[in-house]
Amino acid sequence: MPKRTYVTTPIYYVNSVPHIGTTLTTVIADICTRYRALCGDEVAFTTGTDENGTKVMEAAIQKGKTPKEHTDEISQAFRDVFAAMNIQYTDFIRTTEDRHRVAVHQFFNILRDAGHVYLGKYEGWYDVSSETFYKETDLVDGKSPDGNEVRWVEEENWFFRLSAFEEQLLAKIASDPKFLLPETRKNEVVSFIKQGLRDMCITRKNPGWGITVPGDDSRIFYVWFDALISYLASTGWPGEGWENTWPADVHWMAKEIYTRFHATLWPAMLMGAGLPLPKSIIAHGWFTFGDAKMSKSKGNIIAPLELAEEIIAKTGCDHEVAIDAVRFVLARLLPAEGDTNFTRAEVDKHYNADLANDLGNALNRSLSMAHKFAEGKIPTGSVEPAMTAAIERAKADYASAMDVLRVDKAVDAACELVRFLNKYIDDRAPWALAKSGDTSLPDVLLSMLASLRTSEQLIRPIMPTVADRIAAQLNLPAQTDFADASLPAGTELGEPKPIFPRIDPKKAQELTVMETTPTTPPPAPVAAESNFITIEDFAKVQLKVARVLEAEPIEGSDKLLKLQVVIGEERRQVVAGIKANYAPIDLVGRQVIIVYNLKPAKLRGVESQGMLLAATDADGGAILLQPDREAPEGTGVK
RNA sequence: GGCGGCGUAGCUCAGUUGGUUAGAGCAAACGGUUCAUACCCGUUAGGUCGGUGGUUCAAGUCCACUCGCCGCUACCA
Repeated sequence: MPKRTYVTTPIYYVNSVPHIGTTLTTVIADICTRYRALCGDEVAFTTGTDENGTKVMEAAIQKGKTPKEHTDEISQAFRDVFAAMNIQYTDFIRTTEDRHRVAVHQFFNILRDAGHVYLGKYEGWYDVSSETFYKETDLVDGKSPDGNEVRWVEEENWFFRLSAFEEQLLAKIASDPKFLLPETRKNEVVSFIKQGLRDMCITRKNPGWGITVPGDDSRIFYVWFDALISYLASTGWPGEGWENTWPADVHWMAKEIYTRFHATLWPAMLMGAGLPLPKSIIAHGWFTFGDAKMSKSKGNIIAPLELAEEIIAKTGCDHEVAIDAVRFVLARLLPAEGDTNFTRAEVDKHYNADLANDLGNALNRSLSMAHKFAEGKIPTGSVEPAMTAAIERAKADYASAMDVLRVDKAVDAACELVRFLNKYIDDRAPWALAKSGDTSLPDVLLSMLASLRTSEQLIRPIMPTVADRIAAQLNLPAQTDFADASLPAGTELGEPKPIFPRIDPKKAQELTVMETTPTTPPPAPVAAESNFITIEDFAKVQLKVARVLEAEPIEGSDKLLKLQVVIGEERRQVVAGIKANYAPIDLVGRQVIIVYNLKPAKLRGVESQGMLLAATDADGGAILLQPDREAPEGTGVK
């Protein structure tokens, strides 16, 4: 049995439901898999959910559920979205499954027997919520860089000798240009490794939810250590038959989990275990929204299924087509190198231009002409050389793009052929040929149909349903591989029927208004109920009106200003991170709202005795709150 | 601070190893066409290719410096 082509997405962490980013990664991986299947490969495509770790347990408790109930629920939400997006994974692995635990244990045992792990003492600051250790110097104001609480821990833990693999990793990266993609990420990894790798602490004290270390229930594995092994566990390793699937051909992911984990830790783990390395590890960038990064806290997350609903509302297309359109836009806008701005306007633009005007219309007008000028049958004749050349070029461009995992470029190549077809039609003007009785008419019509048949092939991995619709309108069987693109003469063609109705500008307008107004808040947080505070809780916060007397920058700080404020009779010093948005001179004399009873803290060595209230703009900048009219300093605020 | 990248037409971006008039898509204007989902096709952009200075017969394309932005990574206050 030939080895299967094996594609993976990361297993997704179950702390929230899937958004456009997870959908992007998964759709892209799905497209790659479908492409390889059409090339004739046996394929395996694994996605799944990462369900271990303290955070998961805490989230479950907060919801009043068991971790099992909680993870079942969220994991199902991922499967639902993936099903809706027509993702054809062949395996969905959950890190709470037995097969995964077995693989993790076996992997650890191999590393231990080979001497690649050792028991050592860990001292440091530990951020429970991200399960990460920090050095003293990493801390910001006594908290983790992300602003989470940390606590000092001294634990005996297992360490993986990551430091021992520097040279092997660099050698592998240097010798195999397709191993780490894209190039810019590879460079980052190389410089990361060259700075020196530290051994990685791969266990934690057992908080009650995770995979325990073999023979030692007091510790569980660090989530990343176990999560990576899921790629292997999915193949059946260490049982029978895993060699049919492993090594993976492509690990797809977003950039934030690339350098430290997939491009460094994971290959080193495999080297340590004596297992083959994946062929390609590739990261894409992020979608940004306007100028802001898409994030839950900004409430600007676009949910893929909502996007499909919006397309339906704007166009009246049916559900499957809308899903395919979303897949198409995701692929077309794939942030291959950097980040890509992802807006509804961008989505609409590509829907109308590429799908409705170009592809949809080309199919429609071609079929219509075949009915008018060739009795609705595939004519007998031969494809004209110009069209043959265009088809061959499109196929070649498409294949070479897919081979280096540039799905966006492959989409370009497919669009290019459609544009050529439209131009060709105008050039050859079949309606004129029909009028004059020109004998080349059948060849021209056949060329048009051949082009569409190729388009059907090329878009199939991206828009499987649409490809089927095209085949149906041509009244030909859907293509099952890239070799088959036959056009049997005499075949009765189907009736032309628009697949992509154009976006109705009026409807789009109405929906766009929604976009600018504060959009729907992010999907109800998992623990919505328990996020409420009581009026008594709120009363604990004392807010007061203050006036700025002096303001000056703090030396060596990009963000901080030191302010002297007066609150009634009292004068206080407050440090505020508003330097980017406010010049000291503009602040003097201004009234502000401060949190009066906040515990003083030192920022950059400067004592801050309160906090200014400010909103955050799209760029993360500060927008100070100010009383609507002057109020005596010291006035309470509620 | 170190490493890397980016800055090209209104917008999104292409531009091979330096070589005739710097390209595509979208938007806009004008024209054409009628098979088609008011679609499609063609023409139109006078862009000092961030800035300055070099190398060269020749630079968007190499070098230096510089401004702005970003990524990774480190670290100081």
